[in-house]
Amino acid sequence: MKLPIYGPRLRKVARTHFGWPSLRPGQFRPMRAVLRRKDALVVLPTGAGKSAIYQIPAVLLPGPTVVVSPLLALQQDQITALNERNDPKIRAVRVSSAETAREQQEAIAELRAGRAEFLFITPEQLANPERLAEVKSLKPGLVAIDEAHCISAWGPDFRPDFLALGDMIERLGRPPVLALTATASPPVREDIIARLRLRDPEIHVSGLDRPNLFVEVTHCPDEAYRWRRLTTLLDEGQRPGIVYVPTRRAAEELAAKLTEAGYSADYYHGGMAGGLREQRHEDFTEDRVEIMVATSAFGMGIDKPNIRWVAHMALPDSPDSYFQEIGRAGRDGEPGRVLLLWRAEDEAIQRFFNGGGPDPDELRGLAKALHKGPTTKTALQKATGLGQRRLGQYLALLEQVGAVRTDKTGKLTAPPGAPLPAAAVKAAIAEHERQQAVIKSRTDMMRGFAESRQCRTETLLAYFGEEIRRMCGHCDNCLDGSAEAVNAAEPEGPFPIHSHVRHGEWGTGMVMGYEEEKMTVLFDSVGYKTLSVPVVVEQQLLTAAQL
DNA sequence: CGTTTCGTACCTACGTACGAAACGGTGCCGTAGT
Repeated sequence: MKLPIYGPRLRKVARTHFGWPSLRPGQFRPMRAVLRRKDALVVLPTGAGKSAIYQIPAVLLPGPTVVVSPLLALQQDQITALNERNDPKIRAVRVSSAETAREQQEAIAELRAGRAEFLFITPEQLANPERLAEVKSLKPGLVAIDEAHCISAWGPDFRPDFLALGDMIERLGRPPVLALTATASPPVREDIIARLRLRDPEIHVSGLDRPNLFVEVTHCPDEAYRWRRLTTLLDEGQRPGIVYVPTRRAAEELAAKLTEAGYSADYYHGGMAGGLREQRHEDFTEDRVEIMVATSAFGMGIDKPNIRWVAHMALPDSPDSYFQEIGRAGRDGEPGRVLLLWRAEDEAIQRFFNGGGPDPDELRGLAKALHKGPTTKTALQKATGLGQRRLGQYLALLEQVGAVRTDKTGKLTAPPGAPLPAAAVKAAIAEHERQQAVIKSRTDMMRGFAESRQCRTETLLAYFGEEIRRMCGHCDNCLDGSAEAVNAAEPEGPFPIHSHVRHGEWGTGMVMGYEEEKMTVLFDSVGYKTLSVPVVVEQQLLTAAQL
């Protein structure tokens, strides 16, 4: 069999249709996977040309490309960029709540006639069976899932339709799937693969170390100290930058305080009116505002190359979020600073956000209602009196334990062989507890990162399952020598990094790294755990495990 | 879970002390009402 040579064809498409003179190393291999119609998961920093990985092969593959993307604003930017080329081969259209019924029909017609290649859509749209049938009839040749970490981050309790994407893709006729994200730690990768039901995917991870970023962490005993450290950073005069705060109110108050102190600052959060959000975003990208104080809402879609620093005024919920947020600094390759100002109290709000457990009675009511035959979410909401959000969360849990399924018509029903309500409730609560354990382990790792005296990059990359050969030299601990001291004192661990181990209570896991007398293991059932190496050795807590 | 805010008790009728209660992120979508 003669293997096709893709390189020249890909480069030609890049040049003629997109006007890109060359391709970057991290882009080429995943593109090849897509052309061979293999599923792939690509973890590549924003700004490294992630979109090109689906856009270029899309031109070469038959059929339109469905791009599932979480935010309408993000979709709009990408559509604008594609349509600026004025090339029918790469024309993009969208179907969303922002289009009228007539515009939606026109978009579908363009795709059907081959006058457009890309359909941008949200999971919520695809959750509508009629919409899904319509998209299926277009015979898409590729499905790209942009910002795929949202499946893991938002699916379980915020936007449950993300969890059904695997199912939806199968109903679309199961074209090859390409999942793209800038950050995904090993458990998040596994979650993406499982939820999307990727088939033997190629996994491409690159560019996690960001040598131009100086990483610094400071413990703050009180708010006054935190403020002083922030203004010290600001007084160094680098512009522009982002300050992340945990709440909307903090965003507004800090922006006001900074303005009063004479800085050019404004705020951004999800509670603002749509138009104002757009305005603020633009003010920042066009350098009319130098300092943006924001909640995590200010994130995806910010592709500004010259952000010089990112400061955190609280511990983020996980290293995943932290990495994503600091990654916005220094995209142009010029030096950037990232500063985490943390207090132990910061963890409280994360615990609150992680929310309470499911109510067994409510769950049981829902499980019972599902046994009464196929129904819709709206009907279930009426029958059980549950809010939309809580209902979605419960359904996701019940789905996870096989107590509910979406049938061909898009209705929800207990599948044949589904557990009875009592058993389903028990299993769902257990599943929720497992998820909570993983979430908590991430918060613990974030705290561990903040407290660590080891090289920051080494610690972060270990979390993401990567090793660096030597200390990074661009973090506070490397600079003041504490990383070196820790490194020299570091004992050889009893199990190799990345090897599989088994724990009596927690089951199987993977060794992520060693730090001083402690080791970090990522367990399948409980997430990240830090263990004392002497105790592990003495009490034989771990054994080597085969996969 | 911790912080902030509010109300009440106390009784140097102003201000403090204390306890209860409220608040806290991320965004699709469709529909009601101007």
